[in-house]
Amino acid sequence: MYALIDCNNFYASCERVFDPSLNGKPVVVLSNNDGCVIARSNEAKKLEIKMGTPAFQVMHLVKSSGLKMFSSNYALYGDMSARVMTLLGDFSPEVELYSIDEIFLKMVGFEKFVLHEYGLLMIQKILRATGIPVSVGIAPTKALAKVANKIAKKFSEKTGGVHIIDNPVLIEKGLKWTKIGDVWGIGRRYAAKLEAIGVHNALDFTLLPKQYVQKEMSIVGLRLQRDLSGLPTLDLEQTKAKKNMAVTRAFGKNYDTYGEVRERVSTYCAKLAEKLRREDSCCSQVYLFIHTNPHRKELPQYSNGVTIKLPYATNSTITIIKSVMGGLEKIYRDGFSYKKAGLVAMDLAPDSGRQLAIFSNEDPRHSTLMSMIDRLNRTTYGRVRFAGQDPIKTWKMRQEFRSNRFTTRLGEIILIRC
DNA sequence: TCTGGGGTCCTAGGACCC
DNA sequence: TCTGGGGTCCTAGGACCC
Repeated sequence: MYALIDCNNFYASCERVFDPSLNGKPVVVLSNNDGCVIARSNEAKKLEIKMGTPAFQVMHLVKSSGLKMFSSNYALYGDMSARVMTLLGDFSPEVELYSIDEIFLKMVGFEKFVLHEYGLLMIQKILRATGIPVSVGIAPTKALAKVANKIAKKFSEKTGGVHIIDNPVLIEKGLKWTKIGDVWGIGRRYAAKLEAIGVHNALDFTLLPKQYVQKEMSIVGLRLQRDLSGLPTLDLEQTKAKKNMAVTRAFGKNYDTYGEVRERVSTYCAKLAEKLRREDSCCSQVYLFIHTNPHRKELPQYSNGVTIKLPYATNSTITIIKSVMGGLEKIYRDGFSYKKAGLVAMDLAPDSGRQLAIFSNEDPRHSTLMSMIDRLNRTTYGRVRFAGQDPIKTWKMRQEFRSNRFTTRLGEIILIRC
């Protein structure tokens, strides 16, 4: 059996832990730059606020419906996630951290356990230790555990937050209940395609001929189909080394000049290099893209990208900025209002096992310099910058509604007044 | 005015090798 | 006149996830 434990409305729940007055009120958390809604409490869902709604479109609900709005606070969410996952890891020897708010547990050798009670115990323990509410789905396969988890959450009054699918009758019931678009692994495109041929729920999908699924959805669809039918196919996955690492951001405003875009891209380079160093990694290629705002249909649109080969595998900000600037010159066009740029580091390799080139290699002084810069920036970010970065602006995100970083900054710890 | 960020996997087709 | 067979690697594009 597999268990999937998922934190309910995770980001919104994190905000509530440190401000219980938010309980019972509609809460939303916004994306970077306070752009759009990326998390909602149940009350916010009831207000029909959809995932991805632009923040300015829900602003009026603050007054009219008591909506509470938060900028995203990843320092808080990341730390809370680590606490929850560590505790849940104690419930099984084999786990897979699936996302910031979900974890799979493999339940082998638990035959003597009453799984429903075991699930309730998880919920109690996590709630008491962290204040985060979670739901538990248990089933013979991962895809079915996902289904079970949705049911546990949807009917929480009845299930107490735990649902177990452990026989063919419950499998069929669960599959029938799951709309095709809600199936794990079926996105918008496939959902539309499947609806068009009369496949409306997960059960319909399991009954499709294998050849059809293989042809239209490749081996991925086939595996999913088996797993949903109750034949264990998808197993826990090992955490593997990352293949890509990205820094992509929309700008706070539109930029019309090369100088402004160049400044942003330099700053993103510095961010990316720093991220590489933090993970003891380096890269030998970087993909750079820039584009205008696709939502502003009345403005001329432009979008382009370029892959830049670095002279050698590196994580030096100096080398990366120098190479990426060459790429930017190639794709930048005058006459457009730019809204977003991004960098993706590719061909990642561990810093220690770096492949040396024959003719040219990194100036050995870079690595010493970089670790010193990182040290200086650790306490006050932006203390040391590169010449291409704006000395004042550097890295300022719009974050009007951010809560305190209660668990990771001593200066922002919660205050209790008597 | 204002619309996110960071990832993964699979497949087909082209270039190239012997 | 007649032009093979088997393989690898890389990339772009399409799908998906949270």
